[in-house]
Amino acid sequence: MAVTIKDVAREAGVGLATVSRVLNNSGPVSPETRERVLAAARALGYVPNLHARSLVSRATGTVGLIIPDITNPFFPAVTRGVEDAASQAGYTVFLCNTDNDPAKEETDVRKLRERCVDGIIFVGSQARRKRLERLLQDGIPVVVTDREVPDLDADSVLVDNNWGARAAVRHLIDLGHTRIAHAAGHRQTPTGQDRYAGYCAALEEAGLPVDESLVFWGEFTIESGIQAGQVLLGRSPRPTAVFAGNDLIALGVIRAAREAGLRVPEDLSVVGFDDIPLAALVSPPLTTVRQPAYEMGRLAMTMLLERMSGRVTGAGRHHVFRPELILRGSTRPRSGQDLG
Amino acid sequence: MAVTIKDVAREAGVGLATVSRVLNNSGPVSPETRERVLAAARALGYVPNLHARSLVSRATGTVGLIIPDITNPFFPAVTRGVEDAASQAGYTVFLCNTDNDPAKEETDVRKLRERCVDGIIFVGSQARRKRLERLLQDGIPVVVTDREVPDLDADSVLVDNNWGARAAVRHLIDLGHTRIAHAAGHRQTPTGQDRYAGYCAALEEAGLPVDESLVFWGEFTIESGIQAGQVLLGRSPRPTAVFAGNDLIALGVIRAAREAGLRVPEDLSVVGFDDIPLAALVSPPLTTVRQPAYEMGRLAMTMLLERMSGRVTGAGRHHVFRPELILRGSTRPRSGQDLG
DNA sequence: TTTCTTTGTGGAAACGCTTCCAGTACGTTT
DNA sequence: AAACGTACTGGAAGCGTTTCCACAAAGAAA
Repeated sequence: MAVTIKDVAREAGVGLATVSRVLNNSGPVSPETRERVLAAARALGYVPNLHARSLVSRATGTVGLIIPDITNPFFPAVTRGVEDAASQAGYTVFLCNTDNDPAKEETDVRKLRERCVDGIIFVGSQARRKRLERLLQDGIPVVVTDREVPDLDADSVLVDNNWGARAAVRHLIDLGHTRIAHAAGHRQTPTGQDRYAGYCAALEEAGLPVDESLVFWGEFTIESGIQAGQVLLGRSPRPTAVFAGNDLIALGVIRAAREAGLRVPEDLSVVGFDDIPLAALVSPPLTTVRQPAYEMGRLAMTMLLERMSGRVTGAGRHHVFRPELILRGSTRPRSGQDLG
Repeated sequence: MAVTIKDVAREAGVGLATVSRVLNNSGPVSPETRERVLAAARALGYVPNLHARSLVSRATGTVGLIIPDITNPFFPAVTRGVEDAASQAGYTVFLCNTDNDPAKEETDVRKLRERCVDGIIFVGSQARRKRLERLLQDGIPVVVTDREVPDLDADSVLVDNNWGARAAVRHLIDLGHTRIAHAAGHRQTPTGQDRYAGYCAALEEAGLPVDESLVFWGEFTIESGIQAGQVLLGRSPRPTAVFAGNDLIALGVIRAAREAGLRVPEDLSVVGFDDIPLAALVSPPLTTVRQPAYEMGRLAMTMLLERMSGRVTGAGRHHVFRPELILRGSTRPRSGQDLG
């Protein structure tokens, strides 16, 4: 069937070991033998079988990327960052979508193990600590990205969500808003929790009360944002600003506001989180907190490469990116008529 | 290091073959032996090594997905469709981004071969016919998706770009527009070419001339759309409508129009292509031609599964989706003042 | 009782590769 | 002249599986 090293050896009239030496530049080979082997390999269209190789070398040139959903506009950039760094180093990446489903996370990790990945980049919702710990124990490095996994001694690439949320809410406060709602994301995720905590912190720092009726927990989706908008804008007195758990939620809130006859930003200021590519393109362009998605992916893969190469050992290293508040058109100072 | 079948055999006090039989449900095993083996496997945390297995079974449960760029909002949905179908069937997918670079396409195909994928879904720019033909010859099925590869006898999942473009332009003509520009995509891609052809066909059917000065060839990106807008809106007499090669280009054109002081759709109607998730969310919401991205990915993977299972053999099967014109707010009838 | 199935089991070969080990044929040193 | 590297080469073991084959035990048929 497929062309093997044996075929090449026969074609070139040499032994198996010699072919291997030529192909891997290991050990000495005379120039003319080398040329003969190379010619034979070319003529036969030989492609090495990495599975066979990995069986002896214990490395597959393969990593796994586990994310909730590639369809969420935050993740393509992360994925691209991972893939670029991986590809450059000769690695290939398995993509897994979990939809934040712990069971799917479980089976994905297992599938990746069976396929002998050299490492895993994990963006998970719930804490799958047990499974990941097993990986680490077995010498398969893991880099946790975007979402913390508590009590796991793995490398991590995170964003200071608390800081970002605080900056966003502080911005709204600076604009004169006092009734600021929070259209939060998933309650079970560290991401959702940290942003909520930052929201509370900013309010408290400004001496404003935290009104739980102005907090809506949902998902990180547009649909959830619409729902949040409907609920939150129904509160009385109506909030004049909303801090959304991410950009999709913000877009949903804006849509709900429109349907309720409210203008953004005239009647309602909205801040998002992520700075997805199209945040700048919607109307009004979204004021938001930028996460360096591409860089996060790239760094995560870089850290993973360092672990896999064995250059880095020991306790988990943690990199925390500082997000950046991007001012655009969806926020403005509170107008007088909103009072009361 | 890792737990192998041999460890399980020793732990359970049976032979290797018996363990294999239990794990694969092949051949007869007594109930109590089976239980003993299962218990041993569980106790040791045994995970099978698919590489070793594939060496003898010649199947890896692995496929490759080659796309231009996951960061282009059309592809996440395709990818998700592929992944869902794959994952459901127990497969895992390698993701490769090529940036439409033939050299990268080449090395990606090679990498996937080395990793012994059971099949490949290919979305490529240029025709990499040779390489793909080799794959097919060697019994590795390929499904070409979204973009045709001429003269290749592989399964394909396509969209009738010509029809979609014609529908879009016909819509503009029905609205009374006569000077209709085309902000085209990549000239080397079948996609770009087919949409251009559809644009021409619609004009000709309506008895309108095709004015090459109203056609701008670029890339499928926002930046290219901005550039196209700047050029096309500088023509005199100014076009009153633009058919864009895809949604990103359309967004770029709209942005350029705004910067030139034009309102959309009052002064300029714009139609896109793809119906990316946020097309409905920008302002004005984009009139566009919808491609069923998710379904395309899913179908491509389904067809690939059929080939890999050997259930389907013979000549390439081709599925062509009929796109759908989605009317939204970026188009409207030509107003009087635009005349002349 | 003997022979034949059937059921359960283990050994060993094979998958494609790397790597260790043992060679051969040289030219260099003593 | 003998002894010793040194450059090159091939055989064979082993990586973790599956699968073919042989074999033992036991019940069914002769």
